[in-house]
Amino acid sequence: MVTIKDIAKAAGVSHTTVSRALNNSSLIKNETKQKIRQLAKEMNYSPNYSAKGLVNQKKYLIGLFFSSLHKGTSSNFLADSIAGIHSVLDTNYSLSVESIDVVDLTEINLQRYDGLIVMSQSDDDQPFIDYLKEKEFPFVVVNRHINDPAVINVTADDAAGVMQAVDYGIGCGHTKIAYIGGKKNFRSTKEREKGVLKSLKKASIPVNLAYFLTGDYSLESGLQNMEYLLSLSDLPTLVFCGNDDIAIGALRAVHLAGLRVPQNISLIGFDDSPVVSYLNPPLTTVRKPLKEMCQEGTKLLLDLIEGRTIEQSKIELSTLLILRESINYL
Amino acid sequence: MVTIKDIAKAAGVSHTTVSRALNNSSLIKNETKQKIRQLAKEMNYSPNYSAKGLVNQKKYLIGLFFSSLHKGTSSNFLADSIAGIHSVLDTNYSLSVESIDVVDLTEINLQRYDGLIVMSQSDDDQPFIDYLKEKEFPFVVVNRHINDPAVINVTADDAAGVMQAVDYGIGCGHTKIAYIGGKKNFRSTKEREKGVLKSLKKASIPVNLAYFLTGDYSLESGLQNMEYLLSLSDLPTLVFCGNDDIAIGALRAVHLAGLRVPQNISLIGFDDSPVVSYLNPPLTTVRKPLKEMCQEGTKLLLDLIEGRTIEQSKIELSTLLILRESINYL
DNA sequence: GTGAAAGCGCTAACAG
DNA sequence: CTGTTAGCGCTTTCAC
Repeated sequence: MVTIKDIAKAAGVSHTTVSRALNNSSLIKNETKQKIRQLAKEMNYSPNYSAKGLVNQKKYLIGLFFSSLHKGTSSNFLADSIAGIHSVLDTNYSLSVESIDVVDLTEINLQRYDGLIVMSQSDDDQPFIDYLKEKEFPFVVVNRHINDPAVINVTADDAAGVMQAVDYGIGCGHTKIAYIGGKKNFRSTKEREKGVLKSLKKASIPVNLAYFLTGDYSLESGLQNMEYLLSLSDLPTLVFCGNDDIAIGALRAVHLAGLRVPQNISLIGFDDSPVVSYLNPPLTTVRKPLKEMCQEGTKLLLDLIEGRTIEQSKIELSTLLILRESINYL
Repeated sequence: MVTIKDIAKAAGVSHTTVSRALNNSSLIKNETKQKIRQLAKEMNYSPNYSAKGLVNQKKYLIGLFFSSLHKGTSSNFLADSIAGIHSVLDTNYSLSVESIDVVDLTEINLQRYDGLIVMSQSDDDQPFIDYLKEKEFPFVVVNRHINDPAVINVTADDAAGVMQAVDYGIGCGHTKIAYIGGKKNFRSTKEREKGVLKSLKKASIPVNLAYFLTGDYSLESGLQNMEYLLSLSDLPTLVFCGNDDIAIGALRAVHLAGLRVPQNISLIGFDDSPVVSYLNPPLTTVRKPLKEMCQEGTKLLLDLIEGRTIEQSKIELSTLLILRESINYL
């Protein structure tokens, strides 16, 4: 492997000069810099990050920690997050992907990372977040709302997005509106439920608690909860699903019951995963700007790591209602 | 940060002894080891991987390089791969996820990794693979078949899986069989097409070239190609789709045409992504053991990195036909 | 502007 | 069995 010493020898300067030239130090003559840079390129030099890291106290590694990577997370969530982060991460950093569900927090090698992006989907992640905070480790939390003002947090306005969607449904004449939520302890479940409730209240529609169900964001839970709803004597006409997977499961249940969407029952999803525009019928859903959220989160983390001042520690991005064909006009 | 020197001081030994104890050297008395390990735990020691890496010439970082991460890859492909790799990766290593589509190969910092897992989906990745080989960099290629015997390669027997599926279709009485492939230059496209062809030949069914289409593994390409097939005067009765996304798009096209699966036309997918068992109808598909493939690949890479002898450089895992409800019995 | 020397935390001869 | 010493590749005082 070619090191700065090799370059130094070739250039007839000291390795210190090479280091400075490569790091664009103002101490070095421009001419010298050019020569050394040129040489480094020719010799195919690439820095040893272990050595750099050892002296700079840096790891050049960012960790992306995911709630329950191995279960319950819709997979394009992951892909979108990674794509978003990479799009703003400078080349000095690598991105390491891990799952949060670790039994013993002290097992986690924080040492390996300069900072963490926590993609949080559940209150279960709170101990992890508390741990990071206690250790004063640089991190940002993306997706889930964290009340603590000290925690840098990028979220989407789920409740507003849901409200907008349900408002639209109500505008189409729906009043018997059901909600199939995600996991009980996922913050997003409550957020989205709140959105439905607010919308109902605004339109002075009485809430029917039998219509408010809790699933676990899985396809199967959508199927089962919808089967339950369909077993009711008084059917809802519109079902807001906590995420697209639930909606897909619900759609399946409707078909199994010999009914049709939206003719017999209307459906709204959440996330806008790629597949739902190809469903039969294409699903009306709320798009969450996950990629953008990760980009903002990464920028903030980089600011934090590199000691820049953070002007704004809470960012909330807007969702977007995507109208397709799963809502009936009554 | 607590270092081995701190532990040494606390234990009243030299830092060398601490290093050896922590690395379980046989040179150290068991009693001493115990004491030092205990102390390290109490003091919350965790090694500095930059320092370790600097002296050991290791990076403690494995790279997962993906074909076109930002386009065209079904997203649970990524999630399954990461889960598979983590399940066998020992805790000393982090996993960094990157995309292969880099313009200039020399831009890639191979230096940062001990080895690479290349999740290859396209012949376009070949230059990258050639580059790694030329650099004698440790890597394994997962998913795509590489003829070079020197390249460690874990694949699935796509052609056999497809054959099994098409054989089943033929057994149900189908003879007018179409194929919608993936991207033209993706090896898997050819592999799967070969499977269809072989199956047809075995049953002495003449091939109708008008039925052999090429898409790009996207939902949209499934929709469009199926629309084309449906415009034919002589419709196929069974369509084998190169992956599940194509099948989902095709299913949409069938519905749009006012037809039904499987009553009017039968469909087979490939991948067994989570969503397809909740489609209407649930999709018959070929499951590719992606997670297992990644596990095997990771094990081999670790063997390579740690200098163990590789007894078998080519591993091919079997696919599994998942029968659901998208094939009609004629 | 540039170089010599020290040191980051760790491992590996070498000595005892 | 344990300690002393040197050195991995790099950055950073401190001199010149």
